[in-house]
Amino acid sequence: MGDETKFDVNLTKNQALVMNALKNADAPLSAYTLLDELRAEGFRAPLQVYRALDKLVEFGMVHRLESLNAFVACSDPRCNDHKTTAFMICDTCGQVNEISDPKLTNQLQNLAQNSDFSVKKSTIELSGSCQDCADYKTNDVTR
Amino acid sequence: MGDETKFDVNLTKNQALVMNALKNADAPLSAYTLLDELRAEGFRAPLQVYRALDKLVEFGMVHRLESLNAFVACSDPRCNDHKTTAFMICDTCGQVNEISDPKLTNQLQNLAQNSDFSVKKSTIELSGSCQDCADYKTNDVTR
DNA sequence: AATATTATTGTAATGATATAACGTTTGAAG
DNA sequence: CTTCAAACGTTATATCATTACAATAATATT
Repeated sequence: MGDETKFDVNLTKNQALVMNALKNADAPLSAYTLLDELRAEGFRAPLQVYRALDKLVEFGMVHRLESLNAFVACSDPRCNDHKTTAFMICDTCGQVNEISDPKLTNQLQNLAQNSDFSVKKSTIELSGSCQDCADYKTNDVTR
Repeated sequence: MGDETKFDVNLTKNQALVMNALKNADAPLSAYTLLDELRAEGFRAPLQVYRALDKLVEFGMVHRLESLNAFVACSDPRCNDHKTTAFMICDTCGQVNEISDPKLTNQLQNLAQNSDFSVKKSTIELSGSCQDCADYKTNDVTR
């Protein structure tokens, strides 16, 4: 079984089902996509998904991407240590790269202080193209 | 009339109505709030608002705040010059402070390059408390 | 073990945000 | 004036999220 249960220990059945669906996905999933995927396991209503997601986000195991209205499993085991997380979202393939950078955190903190603003939560989402998708387009593959 | 018409020149009637509503607001407005406010001017359907908003965003005169599903008039006349715009959104009073910082732009650009990612659009939204609202809470006003 | 307490779940209904599809009107270019 | 593209009006529908309430399961207290 390996590390499969490492994070699941304190999760309820519904939370674990949602968490596994997100871990197995290779792009962010919407709540309703999760619902459809989990109907086979007995899910019947959106709220079952939203409640599980609320908890998983609270636990720091899942991130909500505001610009997509979708959710993605946290890829950084020490995510909670970081103040600011940036996401690079490829418009083409949907893959998300999660980055925590102390310099970025500091810079944002400075900007906020200069504006007499106290930050509680930050949303940093860059959309564009990953290298693979850029290469694919450049090569002009037509088949 | 002053500078009132400076931006309105090329706008259609609906675009101008939406633009003025946003300029007169002291916080971001949702599309449906705009619709309700503009019923007096003849608006009947969400699409009238969304179409105007699409154009205004395209023109760089309005920003969409992803974390609020709401829209705000651009406060920086040279907004289009800037690659990255950060928004500080006060949870309490709703006011938004728009900031463009070259250092932040550079930092994000560097992060992206290190990840072989090409940025097309950035979403940077900090939520928290502005100074006024923090002061108000600290003074513990109870009346 | 029995009871109280709290968290989680199931379900239905509804609210909030956004777009598709279609036909009509308007306004600028030839 | 005709042509063409952009903007508009309207209806319907898709998508995202929460409220409200009852039932159940898990945990703690006696």
